[in-house]
Amino acid sequence: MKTPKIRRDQVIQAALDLLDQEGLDGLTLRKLALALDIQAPSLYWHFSGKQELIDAVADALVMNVVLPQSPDQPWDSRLRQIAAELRQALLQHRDGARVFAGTYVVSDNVLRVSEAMLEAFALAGVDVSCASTYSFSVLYYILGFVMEEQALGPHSAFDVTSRKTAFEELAKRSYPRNWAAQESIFSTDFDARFSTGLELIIAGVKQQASETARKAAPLLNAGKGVAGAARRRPERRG
Amino acid sequence: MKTPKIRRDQVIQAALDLLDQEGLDGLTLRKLALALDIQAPSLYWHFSGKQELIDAVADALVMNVVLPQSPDQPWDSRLRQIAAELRQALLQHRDGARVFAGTYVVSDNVLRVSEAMLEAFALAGVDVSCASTYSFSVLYYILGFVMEEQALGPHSAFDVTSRKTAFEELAKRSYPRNWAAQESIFSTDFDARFSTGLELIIAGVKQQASETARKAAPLLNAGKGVAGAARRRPERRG
DNA sequence: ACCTGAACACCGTTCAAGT
DNA sequence: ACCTGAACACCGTTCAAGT
Repeated sequence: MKTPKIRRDQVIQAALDLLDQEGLDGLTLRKLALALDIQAPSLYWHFSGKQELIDAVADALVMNVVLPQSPDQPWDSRLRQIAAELRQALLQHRDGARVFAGTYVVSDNVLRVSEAMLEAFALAGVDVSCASTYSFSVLYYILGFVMEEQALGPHSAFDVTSRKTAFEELAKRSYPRNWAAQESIFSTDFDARFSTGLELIIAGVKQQASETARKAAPLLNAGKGVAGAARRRPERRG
Repeated sequence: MKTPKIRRDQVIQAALDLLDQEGLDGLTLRKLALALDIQAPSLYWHFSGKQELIDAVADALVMNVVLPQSPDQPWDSRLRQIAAELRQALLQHRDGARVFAGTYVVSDNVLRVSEAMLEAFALAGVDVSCASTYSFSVLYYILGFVMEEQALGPHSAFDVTSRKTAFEELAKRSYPRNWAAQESIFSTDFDARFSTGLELIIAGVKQQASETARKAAPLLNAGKGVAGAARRRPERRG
């Protein structure tokens, strides 16, 4: 045929629409084909299978993240912005985090986000090896957080109320600290919670970076009574 | 009938076996029934549906985690142990992390782990509100990490090699920091990587806790020239 | 109380065939 | 080059019926 009925990007857009309407479990090749006014097997011309389609959708989710490369902000400010953008991008579509978490896409969009994170960590003074691990940590945090945020959201797959009562019964009886933390655990102020967890990571980077720097230049500080060294307990590992 | 053919825990055990053999995608009610020598609909007598079955499997995964309550170890040592136990438990069965991440079970086994984490953070001096957020952060990290560890493991669902070459092409051309970090990104020394990320969180807790303590007792430190305060840049938020 | 048989309403995927 | 029609081999779930 001279004029193809659909193009690849049209399929992806339709998939995003369908995702918003039906959720990930409702994102079906048959329904997708129906929305595009074609037959299900036709999709195999554009994608090798459902997984490749999902991968493309996941890639599309982070299409607009970190587009204008951060200016000369400090590294922690950069990281906060990247994290916020990534979270917002995942929140933009129903089950966004679940979609992204299930894929390990290697694409421009994904690597651009990764690159921005690595850059931020480099500015913080952490070496490449740690930086990559830290990037994954941040990514895991965001994905886990938004997955829960969306699981408890308007399209929740399970009965939140019944789960809460189950928690109350168990916690009240046997788990005092869970009981005491109940309010924070079921807090729906996701912005605040997201920030708290992210600041934890940022604080960790700050300390790890300063420790690394101290070890890298021992002659500068040796015997000078470095600030904070006195009240630091001896480390015990393993 | 007087003698039931199967009990609930036998179903769960069979499900774990099937999970190891076939993975999460192969964990099917029909196959499970076949392994138990019953018909698929019979499972609905013991479970309300597949999700409840998966929830029970997820619960079983962490059955033996944090059983002997930690002795008088310092909080960071406790956290390291909990994290290591949790990771090992998830690694014990194929797709363990994926199974657990998909569920939000409220059970004794899950709350016991949560309780141990909250306890560790309390010992570190963080308040309950932060402690719950931190617990989730740690959990997200572990789940994300092990999911990737298992995704790249012996039963990998995708072709790792082809993904690596795709990464190389992209990174070499346009993403220098990813290119430089390639070795660490594809490192299979998961023990070391897991530790690095966990220490990041622990370092964060240490700093956040010390900052909170400082703010909680400002009269003690006011005007005394607190160590490190001089070279700390003014904070800028939001 | 516990299990079966048959059926329903779906899936993803393959493949020869159309245009 | 792009799409269809028909079919295959599965799914989770329901439900009346058996014992």
